[in-house]
Amino acid sequence: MKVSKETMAEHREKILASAAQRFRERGFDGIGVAELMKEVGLTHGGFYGHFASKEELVALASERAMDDSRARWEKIFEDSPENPLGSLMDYFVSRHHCSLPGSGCLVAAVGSEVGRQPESVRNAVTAGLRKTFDLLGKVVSARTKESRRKKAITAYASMVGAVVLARASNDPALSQEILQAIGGAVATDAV
Amino acid sequence: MKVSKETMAEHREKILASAAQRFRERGFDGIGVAELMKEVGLTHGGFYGHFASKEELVALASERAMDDSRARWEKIFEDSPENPLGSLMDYFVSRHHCSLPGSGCLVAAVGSEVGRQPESVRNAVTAGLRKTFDLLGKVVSARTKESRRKKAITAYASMVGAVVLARASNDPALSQEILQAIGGAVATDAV
DNA sequence: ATTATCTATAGATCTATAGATAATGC
DNA sequence: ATTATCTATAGATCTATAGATAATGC
Repeated sequence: MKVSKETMAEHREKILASAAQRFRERGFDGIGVAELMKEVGLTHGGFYGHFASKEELVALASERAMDDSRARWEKIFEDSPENPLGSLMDYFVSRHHCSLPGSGCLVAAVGSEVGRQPESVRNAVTAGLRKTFDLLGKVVSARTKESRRKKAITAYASMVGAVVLARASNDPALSQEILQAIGGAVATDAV
Repeated sequence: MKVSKETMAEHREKILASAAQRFRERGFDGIGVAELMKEVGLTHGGFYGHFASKEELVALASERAMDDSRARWEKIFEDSPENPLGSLMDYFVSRHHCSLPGSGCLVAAVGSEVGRQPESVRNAVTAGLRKTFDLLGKVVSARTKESRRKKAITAYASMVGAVVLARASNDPALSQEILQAIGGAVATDAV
């Protein structure tokens, strides 16, 4: 039943990737260790050879999800250097993003649960927020460094709020109206 | 063990009020029927004489929480007719609100869980969102009805996003920076 | 020999129900 | 007589651990 070091590393990666997706889809308590391990073809007892606890997995999967999101943002910025923030908004504040929480922004997906998580999880998310603000601060347009940072934080908060509201609504027309309102606000530089 | 109709109605109100608070503090799955009933001095078996299921309680408690919040907003608007949106922002995007989720905005507290709830809960929250946008649309300043509605939605999304991010961060300085960024943005009419 | 995984289980939750109890309200 | 509440329990989760198994890697 033992596998090679290489295979074990692959197992660990699969658990992390599956967790990062499922936690965003269902919340941190929405999937258990047993079901996660079953998804990657292992039994739940083996989980504790990879991670000390579910809490550790939640922290590492949150970090992973936020790292992946930022990597995607950087590609969007590279692909449209003439309007990076607008292109990010188009991608972020969209029906497509709203319909696929498992591969989208962790904060939009489980943001309101984070404050109730253990410190290890909040540490990971707080570090991710910092990196997100730093990255966004490089692409927003404003005169001073301070105003760029303020604009980066405001833009991210608006985007996250818009996706949270659009996903909470079960009326597609209202959800669409919310997304378009925030999308329009950034187009006129009013965020 | 039976109580009067009046007392039973009081019990129902206490369960609802306690649920509306605890769900916002701990999430919809953060408190169970047994603990809720214990808090109001009853045993958990009696719960099902008041509500058909926990799902029904979640829907009714969500509606109650949003109704209470809007009532509070209306008082804020009445108290400062010269700058209603600014006064709401001062109240909403604050450390005080962030530290008391149990009596604050339901959407900021459990927003990212709503999309994963049963339709009855999403119906209640969607109706609450509509009423919130209608109320906010009356106090924001803009030329056309359409622009007022857009501004109402954008302002609410920004406020919710700011509180979600500030609560997710476990660094008080970063949380404060987030709140001030959104507060400053509305002061300059940039939200 | 070491160890990654599996099987089985402990102990703590959770929602919901059945039947008993005792106070209200006709 | 009706019924709001209580007691007890069913059945399904959940995290975590102990000990067995079998393949890796010295």
